[in-house]
Amino acid sequence: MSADAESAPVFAKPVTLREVAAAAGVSVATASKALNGQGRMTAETRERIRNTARLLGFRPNSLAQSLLRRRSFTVGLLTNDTYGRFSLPLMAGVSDALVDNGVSVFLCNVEDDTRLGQLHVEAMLDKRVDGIIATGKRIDRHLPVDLSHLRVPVVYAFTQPDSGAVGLVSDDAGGARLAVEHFCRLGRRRIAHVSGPPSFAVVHERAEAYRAVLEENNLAVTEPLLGAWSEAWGHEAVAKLFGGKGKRPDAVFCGNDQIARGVIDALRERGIAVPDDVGVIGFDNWEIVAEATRPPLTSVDMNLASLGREAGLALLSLVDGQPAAPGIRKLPCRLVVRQSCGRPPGG
Amino acid sequence: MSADAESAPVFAKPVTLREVAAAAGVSVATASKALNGQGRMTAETRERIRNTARLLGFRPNSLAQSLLRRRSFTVGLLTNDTYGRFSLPLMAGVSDALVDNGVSVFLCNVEDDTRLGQLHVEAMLDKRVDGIIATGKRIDRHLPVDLSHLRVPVVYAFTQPDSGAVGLVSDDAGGARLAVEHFCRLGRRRIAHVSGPPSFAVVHERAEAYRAVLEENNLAVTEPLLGAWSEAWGHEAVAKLFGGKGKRPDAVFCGNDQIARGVIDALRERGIAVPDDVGVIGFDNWEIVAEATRPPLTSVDMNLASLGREAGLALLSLVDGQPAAPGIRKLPCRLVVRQSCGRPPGG
DNA sequence: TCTCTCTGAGAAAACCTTTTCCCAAATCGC
DNA sequence: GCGATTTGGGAAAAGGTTTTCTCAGAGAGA
Repeated sequence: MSADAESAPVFAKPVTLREVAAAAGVSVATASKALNGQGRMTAETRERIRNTARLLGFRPNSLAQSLLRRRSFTVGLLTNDTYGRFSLPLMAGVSDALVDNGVSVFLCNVEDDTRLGQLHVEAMLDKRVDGIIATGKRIDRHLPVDLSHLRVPVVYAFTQPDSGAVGLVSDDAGGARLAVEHFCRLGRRRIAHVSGPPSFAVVHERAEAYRAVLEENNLAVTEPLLGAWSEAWGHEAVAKLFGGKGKRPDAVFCGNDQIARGVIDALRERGIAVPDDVGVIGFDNWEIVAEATRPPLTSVDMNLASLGREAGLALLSLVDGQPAAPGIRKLPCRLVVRQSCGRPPGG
Repeated sequence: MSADAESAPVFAKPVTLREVAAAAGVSVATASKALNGQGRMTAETRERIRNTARLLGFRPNSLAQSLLRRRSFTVGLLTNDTYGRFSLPLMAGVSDALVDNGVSVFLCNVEDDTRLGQLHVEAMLDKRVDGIIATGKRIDRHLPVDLSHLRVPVVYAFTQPDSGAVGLVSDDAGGARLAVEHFCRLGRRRIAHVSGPPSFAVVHERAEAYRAVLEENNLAVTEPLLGAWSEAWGHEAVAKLFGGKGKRPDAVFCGNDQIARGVIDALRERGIAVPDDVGVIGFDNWEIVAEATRPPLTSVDMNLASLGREAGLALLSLVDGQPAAPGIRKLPCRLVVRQSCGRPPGG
């Protein structure tokens, strides 16, 4: 009786090079060389071996290859961004850059737990990852685990790098400039800035750029309103900006899309039209929020997928032994224009 | 001159068992047995070897172990949920269940691209993953790649399983019951249902449960309103439900949190109080939306982390050769009560 | 003293592939 | 016809670990 169709599935053993060699009537050495285009043999022999391999469905065992080459074609992505709001687009970029090189990615969420972080890092090292990409949910914080003296190269993307390491982050100041300059071009004159908590470095970076652009355009600078990264704070900020008797803003540049969403909702409740009376621009370009906002939200995109791609490539060249310039490299943002900022005066 | 501090970092070669053995003055066989608690030797010898290993910072090469054991302590997580809304919580559960067994997870996003899917699957198989967990963004669709005849076990979580496979999904009907029954207990009598597109199986499953609960409670059943998974549709649905002259609902059970958010915003614009006039419950418990809603949204949580944990454990036992019952297993949802549904009459 | 049984530890095979070195036969130059 | 080179292909080591055998010596029983 052969295997019963009802029984637990039995998983076929993979075919090895030895079997291919035997089937083709050659040695494993010759078989290996035939498949890798190495060594010397008649075209006929090579072709015969290749056909046999194809017929048998031979696929080389990566484990054996890795053991020999001291290279596993595997990297680890370490993150503490549980919701994946930043790390997932980044991961997509990393994966995109690496998959064509046959490199797979271990994703490890370490929360903010040092023990968990160490556990994951050791597991990755034991599995002989070629390198590690560290990422997080904010640029100005370290992961809860020290990666500075590992046996493998590390690239930091969207998180604080250890000294002397390679770091890739978004150019937040540049992103803020994009937004504020866009308002200026649209003819807005009283541009306010509502952002997140002052404990975030990017808050100050963006605020600085905001001030700079206003001064360059000879516009009045109002003090940025710092609060939380939430819709609720957006509401609150509108109360402060539009509740008094002073001159009201005709544009609000927000520190993230949730604040922007709150701002827009609050403006609507006050009967203030967006974008006709007041233009609004957000940050992060979190599509699910930006597109659900009424009107759809113009927002600064940090190009996280590109950031991930660059991180992947940087790690790859580090793995290949090419020294990369240490230090932080900033990658440009882009402005995604939707309908919340208004059109040019003549448009 | 030794290595310059300024030069590119040179990465230390890991120490091997052979080196430990040499340092301890024993053979590799003895060293291996000492570290694994196998074989027979004096306690003194064992302790000496262990100390040497600790001193040298020896960690066994997983690649070599995997090659020998035919077990890589690695699994692949395949998904087409780019934004990770469903797959990330699931991944967290999977990882949580596996990390303590020393198993790492390859995350592969295949989008809806068959070629990419095959690429990832082949890479995983070449790397000798012990098994694969397939997940997606909806329960009633297959991933763009066929996993039914692989050499490794596959568990399907939150995606359509191939026939004869092990599948884990949320109990959507049960989740819907939780919501509607909660409304009934609160004394709501005219409960409407606004959900997503009819092309989704879960839409019908939940609608069926909704109808059943109403009938069990002798309440009038109004036809569910099916549309899109968006806030905009929530707005629109409110116009239909509250625009006419008929009896108006005193509760709305929504197919997801975005619809619920749209419903609540639209109700506010009409001056209808939530939860006093109308209670609202959402689905998915997407915290970032549910908590930003005013008032915070009561929602059905699909317990995706538990689902992931179960999937991880199921895969592990399959890998260990224990036959798991094929077919779809449904895991219960839970209701997360916030403030949008109101309190019990006496509360 | 002789055999028998433990005890402690090492040799070697196995996992699978790649690569270096080597060898026999064939070809070439003269 | 003889040495030198090329050609086609194989043997073996390497990568790091685990496990099964094997074996020398020590102690025990007779």
